Amino acid sequence: MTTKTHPADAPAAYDPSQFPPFAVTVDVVILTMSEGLLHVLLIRRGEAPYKGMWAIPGGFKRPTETLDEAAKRELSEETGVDAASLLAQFGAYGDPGRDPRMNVVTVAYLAVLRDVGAIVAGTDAAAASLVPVADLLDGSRDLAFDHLRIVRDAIERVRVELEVTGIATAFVGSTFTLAELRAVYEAVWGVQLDAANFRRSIAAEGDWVIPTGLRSRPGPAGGRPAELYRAGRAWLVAGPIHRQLDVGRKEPAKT
Amino acid sequence: MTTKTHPADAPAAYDPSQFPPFAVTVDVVILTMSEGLLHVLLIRRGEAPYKGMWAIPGGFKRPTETLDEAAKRELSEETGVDAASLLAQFGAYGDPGRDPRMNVVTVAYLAVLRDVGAIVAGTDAAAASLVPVADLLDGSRDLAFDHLRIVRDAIERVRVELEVTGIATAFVGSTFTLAELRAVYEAVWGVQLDAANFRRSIAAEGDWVIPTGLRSRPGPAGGRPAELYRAGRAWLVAGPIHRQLDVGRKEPAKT
DNA sequence: CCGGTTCTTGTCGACAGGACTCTAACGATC
DNA sequence: GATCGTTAGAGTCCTGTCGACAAGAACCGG
Repeated sequence: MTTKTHPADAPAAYDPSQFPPFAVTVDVVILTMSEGLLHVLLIRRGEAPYKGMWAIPGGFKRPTETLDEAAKRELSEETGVDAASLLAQFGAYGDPGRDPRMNVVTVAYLAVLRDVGAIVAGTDAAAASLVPVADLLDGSRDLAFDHLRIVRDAIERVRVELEVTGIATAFVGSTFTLAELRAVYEAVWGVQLDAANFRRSIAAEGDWVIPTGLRSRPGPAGGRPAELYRAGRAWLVAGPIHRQLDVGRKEPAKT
Repeated sequence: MTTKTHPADAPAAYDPSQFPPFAVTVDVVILTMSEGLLHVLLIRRGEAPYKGMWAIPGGFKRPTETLDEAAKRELSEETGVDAASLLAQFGAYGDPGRDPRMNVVTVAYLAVLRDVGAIVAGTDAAAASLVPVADLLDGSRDLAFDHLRIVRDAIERVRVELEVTGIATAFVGSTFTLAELRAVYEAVWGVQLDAANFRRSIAAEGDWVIPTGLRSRPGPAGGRPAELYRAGRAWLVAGPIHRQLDVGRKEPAKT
C-alpha cells in the first residue's frame, strides 16, 4: 500500500485519489467426485462477453464484505450450498486484457463439495453442468476469459492439498468405505494404490477416519461388505498418503 | 467474472459500468538471511495514513502490467534487485476498511533474496531496514494496515516452500558451504539439524547442490575448511529435508 | 455347495533417516 | 612444532515406514 515512484517510468507521484480503478471479482472452482471421476462445475455464459462459452462461476466483490465472504456468497448463490468442505483461496489473476470490458482482478477460490445438489443456472447463465476435469486438461476445450488457466491451477492445488491435508473426506459422503476414499486419491492423482497398504496408512493416522461399526452393502458383483467410516478431525499437514511423482527413479524423500 | 444476482441482498443486476471500484496494490514481503537470523525488509511510512509506522513495500498495480510484473517492478524499485531467487504470489487481502482511504485489494508476494544490497528508502518512505522476523512473530510490534498478518502468512509460506522445494539455496550466496545451507533450515524452522545426517540427505538428492572443488576459509575459531557448493537445479516437490512438527509423537507420515 | 469378487489381515524385505562414533583438517596457544 | 579445541566429512547401527505379495474372511450368484 505504499506509493512508490520510479523516475524512469512513472509519474512523479500517485495521487491517492488518482489511483487506477479496477473491478475486483471472486471466481470459484467447484470440484466434486462423480462416477469415479473428478468433475468441475461450469456454467454457460448467457451474456457478452464470451456469450455461450463455458466459464466458472463468480461475481463482483462488494466493498462491505471480505474476499472469503464474497467467495462463500458466490458459492451459495451458484449451488445453494452454504458450507463447502473446503473453500480456500489459491490465486489472484490480473493480466491486462483478461476482461475485454475493463480492468478486472479476480481472486480465485477452490471449493470441494461431496455432492453438488440441484444445479441451478443463474440469471445470466444459460446452463450449468459438471464436466470431467480430464476434458479440460487435455486442451481440447477452452473456457471464457482465462478460466482454463484458473481451473488448471485449482486442480494442481487440490492435488497438493490431498497430499498434505485430510481433504479427501470432503469428496465423499458422510459415511464411506475405504475403497471410496481410495478412489478419491486415485482419481485426483491418476494413480493406482494398493488397497492393503492404503488401509494400513489410514489406520495409522489415528482419528482421521472413525469406524462406525456398520457395513456397506456389496456391489452387484458381490464381495465382502466393507466397513463404513465417518470423517474425524482433519490434520493440517503431513497426510498419510503421498503421490508417486516419478516412478522407478530413486526418490530419497518422497515421504 | 459472471455477474450473479441474489434476490435477497443484491440489486436486480450489476451493470458492468456500475461495478464497485477498487484500488489494486501489490505488496512484497522480502525475506533474507542476516547474521544467522531470518529477516524481513520493512520501510517506515512517510505519509498518512499510518505515517511513521513500519510497513512492507508495495504499490499500485498499473492497468498495463500483470500482477507478477507489478511485483517485480516494486521489488526492483525498493531494493534495486532485478531478479529475486523467488518471487511467488501467496495471497490476496481485501477486508473492508483495511485501508482507511478507499477500497483496496492487495495481492501479496514473497521474495527471497540472498543479499539485500543497498537499502534505499523510497520517496515516501522515511526509512528502510531489515528486521528479524522473531521480533514480529512474538506480537510485540505492529505494522501498518494488515501487514503483520501478511508477513505472518509469508513466513508460514516460506516454511512450507523450504520443505517441498529447493528454495533454501535462494537464501545463500552463489557458493556456499553445507553449514550455511543447514543454517537456513535451522533459522527458518527454528530447529536443530544433525550436520552429518543433513549432509547425507543433501548428497542423496543428486544434482540439487553441486560441489565446486573449492574450500571455504575456516571461521575465527578454526576448524576444518568446508567444501564449497553451488546451486544446481531445484526440484519441485518432495525435498530432502523435512521439519519435525510434533516431536515425540508417533508420526506415521511426516515427510 | 462352489467358484468369483471384494474387503481385510498378515508377512516379508527394501530403505530412508536418526543417533552415534571416528577420522581429517584447520587455527591458536604454549 | 607439538598439542588442543573446533569444525567438516565419512562410516555404522538400528528402527520405523512403506511397498509388494500372500492368505483369510465375507458376500454374491448359480
